[in-house]
Order: sequence, then structure tokens, then C-alpha cells
Amino acid sequence: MKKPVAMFKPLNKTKLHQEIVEQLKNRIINREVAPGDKLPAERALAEMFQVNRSTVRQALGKLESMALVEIRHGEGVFVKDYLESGSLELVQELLFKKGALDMAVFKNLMDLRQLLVPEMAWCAAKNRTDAEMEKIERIIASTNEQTMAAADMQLHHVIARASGNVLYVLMLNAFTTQMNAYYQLYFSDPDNIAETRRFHTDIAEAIRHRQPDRAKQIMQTVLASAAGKSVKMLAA
Amino acid sequence: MKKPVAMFKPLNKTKLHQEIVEQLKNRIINREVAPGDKLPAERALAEMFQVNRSTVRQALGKLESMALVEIRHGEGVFVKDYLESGSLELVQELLFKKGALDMAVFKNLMDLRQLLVPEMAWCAAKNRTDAEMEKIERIIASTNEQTMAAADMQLHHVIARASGNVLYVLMLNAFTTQMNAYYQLYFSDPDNIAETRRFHTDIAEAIRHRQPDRAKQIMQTVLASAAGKSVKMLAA
DNA sequence: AAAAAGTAAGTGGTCGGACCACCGGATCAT
DNA sequence: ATGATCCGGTGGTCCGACCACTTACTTTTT
Repeated sequence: MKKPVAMFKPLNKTKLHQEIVEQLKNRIINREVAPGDKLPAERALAEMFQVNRSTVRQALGKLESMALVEIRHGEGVFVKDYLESGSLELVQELLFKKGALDMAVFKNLMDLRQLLVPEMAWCAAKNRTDAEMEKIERIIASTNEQTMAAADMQLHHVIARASGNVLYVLMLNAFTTQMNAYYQLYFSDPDNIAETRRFHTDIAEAIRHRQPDRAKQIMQTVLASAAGKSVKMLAA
Repeated sequence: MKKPVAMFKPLNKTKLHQEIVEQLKNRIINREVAPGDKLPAERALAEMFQVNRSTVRQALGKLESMALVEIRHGEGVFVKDYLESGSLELVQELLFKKGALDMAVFKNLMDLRQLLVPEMAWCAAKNRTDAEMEKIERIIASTNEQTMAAADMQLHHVIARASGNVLYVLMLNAFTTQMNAYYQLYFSDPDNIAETRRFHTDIAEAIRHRQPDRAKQIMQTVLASAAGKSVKMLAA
């Protein structure tokens, strides 16, 4: 398989059940259907969407594992309050609630990042193994302007693993997955690329020398700077 | 509908697809199948589990939304590395990986809690509305020894909402959902119930008077104490 | 010989239609 | 009233068929 370098991106071959998930998810998150409401029966939904019942069932199953609905055998499908039970996967939906990016949620995300990631770096500087240190340096060495976005994500991931706390890794995954668009915007500015490169060498050095406080401080500075710039860029 | 006070709890009417999810999930998390491995075809799995293919498909769909597998049309189902992509829902599975509670993961969880929850309280004391304050006091007023566990969870939830950061709420959900067993153990000690009651009035006062630093400090103290006790209780 | 086109087999995606399991309310018998 | 029974609505599972996509192999063309 050859890699299409600057080829067109493959079209959305949206699967039917995915589309159903999207529609229902949006209506639930936008509160067009209230928590506690009963959804139409599977057979009725199938009729409405003009698809087979098994397709509807597949979609409902996914909504259930997102804790957006509760399926009760013999009774029906009921909408849940996602603020009561929803999981972190919902971040992406909340970020783009009414089509546009919700600035309040974005700031929430930045705040949380500002809290978590520096602490993560602190732990990494304290607990890292030599193998992990090597991996960090390999990532930094083998990157260039084009791949900076990917490298930055990888680096964060390795740092999370080096922290010795699995939960940091899982948490980072939840955010990372849907931040691509934002990363692309951020790294469209060459200044940011240069700054990130500097940051990478700095944080690597702090972790190499096992200096938790310094690693934490570097992260704090960089994130604060990045968050500030992002808000400005997104305002435009 | 009457509330069954100390009634028997409903039995496990395990659905077939749930059981399939369990089996596959465990094998993946315990690395019995490696990331990148191809699972048997749906038709083959159906044969092995002695169920219909649609049941298998339902299970695979759930595994996919947990980011444990990747389903590629025309190719097959492939195991993903949950550390690369898994979400916070996996906490429960990791906690009980080989049947028993994994102490390392439990400590990870406590660490994360110690980082997040005090910050959450800080924000709540800063941003709370009067309506939220009322809700807090209502919860505290209407609780007794029996309902302390539930009240504590509710309180945390309201504080999360009062923080003004949706992500705290979602994050708390991810943990809260599967902490019932732990809560039950913790509140089996009357001393802990009494201490929690004191804590509730303290934190409420700090939030009422909008004293972020004090709220944070109270949370830190209480969580540190609770974490310490828990580790001891679980060792037994 | 190399490249292109075609073909077949394997796999996930959707379909429709059937039956089973479960719940809630109405009805009936006591 | 109380309990038993029935019945309609709903989710859970099953079957077997066909469609859509991918891969590897074969054939044809150049």
C-alpha cells in the first residue's frame, strides 16, 4: 500500500447506524428531547429513518454505551441526563454544540489541561524509566516542521505513560482524539512551531535530569501561552 | 412505585451481547490478544460463542465505541492498544484486571482525585450560584447515617456543576459510576460517616462564603485522610 | 517482462421477517 | 381488596439472504 502524500482525503462513507447516532446524539445534547423522555419504539424509529430495525438497534446500542440513553427490556428507550452520567467522550459534542465552537467549553478544556498536564509532567520527571527517556528523545530527534503536530501529541502521550499513572494516559486520550482540528490551526503559525520545538527540548531536559518542579513549571508556562494564543486565533 | 428499602437486589439478567463484550474486553485488557491482532470473523465468532451473528455484531459495536477494537469493512476486526486510544470508562476494568483489585491503579485513582476534586471545589466556591448553594444545603439537611454514601456522591456532583466547568462533571461521572463498592466499604465504619458529616458542613460553609482557598484546603485534607484509610481497609 | 484489467473469495454492513422474553395495565376469579 | 391470568407493546435474539468493500490472485494487454 502506497501512502497518498497530498492526495484527496477519502470521502465520508458514513455508515447508516453512525448517521442515526449523530442525529439522536445531537437532539439529546441540545436538549431537544428532555431527560426522562421515551424515544419512539425501535420499530417506529426504523420506519422514520427508513432503515432496518437492526440498524436502529446498533445505533441505540452505541448511544447506550455513551450513557445518553437507557434501554429497558419490555419498556422502551429513555433519554438520560448526560450531565448526570455522560462520559468524557462527549467533550467533542459539547465543543461543537450548535454547529459552532462553544468558547466557554473550550476555555473549560484549557483550564483542565492547565491543571492536569503540568502535574503529569511532574510525575514523569519523577518516575520515568530510561526506556521512556529514550523514546522521548527519539521523538524529538526525528521531527521536523511538517510533523510537529504529530510529534507534540506523541510526546504528550509518552510523558503521560512515563508519569506512572495510567489514568493520565486514558484522560489524555479522551482529549487528544478530537483535538486534531485545533492542532492544525495552532501549527499553521510558524512562530508556534518554533516555540514548540524549543519547548520540546526544554521539557525533555527537565525530565532527563529528573527535575519534577522544573518540568511542571515549563509545562505551565507553555500551556498558558498556547491557550492565550488559541483563544485569539479562534476569535478570528 | 414504592421504594424497596432493604429489599433483595435484582438478579443479573445478563444479556448475551453483554457477556460477549465482557469476555472479549477481558482478553484484550489482559493482553491475551495483542494490539494489531485480527479477531476471528463475525461469522466465526458467532459459531464459537454459539450465538447469532447479529448478537456478535452488537458486542463488537460496543467494543468499538470503547476504542478497544477497530472494525474495518471488508477486512476484519482488529485489536487496538487501549493505552493509545482507550477512554476513561476503562478505569473499572483496569481496577479489577485479574479478578482482584489492582492496588497500583487504585492509588493512581486516588492521586488523580486528589488533584481534581480540590480544584473543583475551589472553582465552585468562586463561581457558585445561589440556586446551587441551596441545593447543596438541601442535600446536607436531608441526609442521615443510612444515606450518607448517596449524599456524598450527590454533593460532589453538585459541586462539580457549581464549578462552572462541564468537564469536571463528566470526569466525576466516569469515576463515580463504578465507585459504589468502594463507597459501601468506606461508610461501613461509623467514624467515617461522622467525619463525612463534619466535612459536608465545613465545605458547604466555605462555598457559601465564597472562600475558594479554604474550600480547596478542606477538600485536600479530607481526601488525603480518606485515601489513607481506604488503602488500609482494602489491605485487609 | 511489466502493467493493467478482471475475477473470486473473504469480510463487514444492511435487510426483512420471525419468534422469544419482558413489562404494564386491563380483566377476571376469589 | 387481592391475586391470577391475559394481552398488547417493546426490546432481545435468531435466521438466511444480499450488498459493499478489500485483498490476493489470474488473466489480459502493452
